[in-house]
Amino acid sequence: MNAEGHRITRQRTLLLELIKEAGGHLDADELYRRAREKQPRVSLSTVYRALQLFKKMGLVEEYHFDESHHHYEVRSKKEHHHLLCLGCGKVIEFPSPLSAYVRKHVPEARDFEIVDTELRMTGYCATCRKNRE
Amino acid sequence: MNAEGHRITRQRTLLLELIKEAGGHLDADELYRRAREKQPRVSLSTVYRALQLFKKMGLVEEYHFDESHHHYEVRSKKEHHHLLCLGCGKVIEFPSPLSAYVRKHVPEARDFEIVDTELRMTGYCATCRKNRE
DNA sequence: CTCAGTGCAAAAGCTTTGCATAATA
DNA sequence: TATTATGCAAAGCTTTTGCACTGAG
Repeated sequence: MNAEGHRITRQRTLLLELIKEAGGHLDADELYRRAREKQPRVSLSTVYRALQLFKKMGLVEEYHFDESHHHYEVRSKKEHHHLLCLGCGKVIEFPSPLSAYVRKHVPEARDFEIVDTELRMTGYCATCRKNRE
Repeated sequence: MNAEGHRITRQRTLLLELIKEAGGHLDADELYRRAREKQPRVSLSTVYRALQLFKKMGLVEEYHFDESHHHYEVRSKKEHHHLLCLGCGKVIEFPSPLSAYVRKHVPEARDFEIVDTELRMTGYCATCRKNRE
């Protein structure tokens, strides 16, 4: 038993493993595709339900990078943010104590109890910049 | 003629006016509702098509605050970011030269040509914090 | 044995698209 | 008048839900 009566199932074990192994950023559909390579009968609903559960349990974090998909990654202890390349879609993570910086420098944030901080920068990575020239 | 053969229509004029007047953040549906108060026959498609056009023309900016809707606001000249209250849904904007800060302090960002920077912090505003006690 | 989890199919949101009609330039 | 834009309805995508069956504890 995981906690509040949550059961450990073949599907959940596999999904969490795949998310961890991917390291980077997965959307539900990609996770579904990878899961079916190992367990051909898993359903998309199970993937979505598992992701919601993991999110609620604090095991993964959800991001809204582009307009249509959510992306998920294993929750890490240290604060980090994202660079998103418009050319190749690559996501680069970088650590930065931004929430502390904002808390210190932004008066509007003083009265706020901050739960989550997410910085996303979009642009072109070195490789894509070269290719565009 | 607006630019590349884009026509100025009653609908587009109204929509842009409403977005500017709202000042804050609108989603397509809210904009649609407001537009219909003035022009009862506008359609949702027109709203979506106009928003895409405005975005392409650089008149408005699109944000992905929550999981399901996009939000739009007039593009402003100065860099600003958002605090999003989980209690009441209020969006607070604040100016901050974060992209400069990141460019200076984050080595991963050095090789990146940054097009856009968006910081979103979620939490609870002063009012909601009081109400929760 | 019991209740939570799964698979399947159907539904639900938000957004986009096809097409004939209306309106701008 | 020549196109672009609109309205309507239908389709598209991602995500959610209902339900009977399966399986973990």
